[in-house]
Amino acid sequence: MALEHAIMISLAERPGTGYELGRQFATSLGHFWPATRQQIYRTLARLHDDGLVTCRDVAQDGRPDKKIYTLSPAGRTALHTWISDPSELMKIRDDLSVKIRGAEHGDLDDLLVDIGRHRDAHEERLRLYRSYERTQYPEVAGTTPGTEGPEETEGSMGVLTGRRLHQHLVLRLGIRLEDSFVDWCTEVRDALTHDHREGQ
Amino acid sequence: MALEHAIMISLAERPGTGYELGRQFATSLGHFWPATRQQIYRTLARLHDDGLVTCRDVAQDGRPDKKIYTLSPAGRTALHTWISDPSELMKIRDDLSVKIRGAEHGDLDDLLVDIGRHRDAHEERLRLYRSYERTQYPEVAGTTPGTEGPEETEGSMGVLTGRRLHQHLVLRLGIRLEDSFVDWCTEVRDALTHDHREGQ
DNA sequence: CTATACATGTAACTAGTTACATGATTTA
DNA sequence: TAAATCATGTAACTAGTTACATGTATAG
Repeated sequence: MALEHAIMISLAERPGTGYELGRQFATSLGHFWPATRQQIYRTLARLHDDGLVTCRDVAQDGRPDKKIYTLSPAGRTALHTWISDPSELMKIRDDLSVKIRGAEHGDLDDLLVDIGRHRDAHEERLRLYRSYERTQYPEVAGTTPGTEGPEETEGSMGVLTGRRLHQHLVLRLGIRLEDSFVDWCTEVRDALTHDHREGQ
Repeated sequence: MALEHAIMISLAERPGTGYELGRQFATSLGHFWPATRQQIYRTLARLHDDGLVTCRDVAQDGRPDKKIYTLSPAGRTALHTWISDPSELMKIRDDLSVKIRGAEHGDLDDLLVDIGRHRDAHEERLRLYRSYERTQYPEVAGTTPGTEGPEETEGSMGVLTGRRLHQHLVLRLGIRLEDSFVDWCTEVRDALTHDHREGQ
């Protein structure tokens, strides 16, 4: 299970509250492991019970009290072990493909609208990820292997190191997957509209 | 929720038992919406409670009795409605990217082994999907838009229609995503080994 | 004066996973 | 004789979602 480890990674780099983790998740790692605040609070409580994080209560004036969590030595060990252990393959769970598989049992025009919605949303995410790449990793601008051009360009090799390299590599997955999805939506839309016109 | 609808789609095309659905899921739709047999049995029971499927008990000699489920008219309506309604965006949930994000807190050599495992597994899936495409949709052989060559080739347009077109389009997503994932694993491996060598 | 940010939580629910039980038939 | 196929199910558990509750401070 990756949620607890995603939290541990975050806390390993800097202690923080559940609320802060929730905000971070919404932008960075949350794209690859979505989690609500409730899930984070609950998981933090469990990690605390298990002694993998320590917790310090901080009273604030005006604002509600907060709990600052820190990764414990046991947590560091657990994280290390988890990274060495084999992990599960990514599972695809996609409503839209189920729908398309069952297109004959529904309304094609409505389905095409939905496909358009998905395409737009994934295009926007792709734009977002590319903007992250441009602004947060300007030193790799233009050198990343993409869907166009020859396969073996330089990528982030040698330009980035350590944590920033790792963050960038994860972002690269997002870009690749969103790009594929957008292309697929286009393929589906074209094929279905074509089939629709022929079938009149 | 797509599992109940995936089941309904299957039953809309031919009645069957939970066991048969489980077998089908393992090969076709299950790649895009994994489900265990237990989940399928439970969901069938709920669909039956809700009147969306009907059930006929069939005694067999030698083999255990079985329950053949059929989609009811109410089920057909529900399926139609679901296809018209907007659906959720695909959520990525990937252990490996979390691990890579936290690479600095673990052992790089072990991580590289795991990345290799993932790469091999996704490569095998990709080969499987491509073999499905070749054998089950020979009429589109060589015309599908892929990751190489110009974007706008013919694809399955005009060659396939109806259910087979829909099945093929879903397979196309599988091919695109697995292909992206394999490329990404390669990018990650190269970047991390390069960084590793430099950092000695 | 309304909405958002800050900050944590309980409760109820749905979905997904894992383990176990039963028991005949066919295949290696 | 061991394993796989057929066929269904209970039970317990983990993970994820949604709704609600509380209450101040600040920005528009």
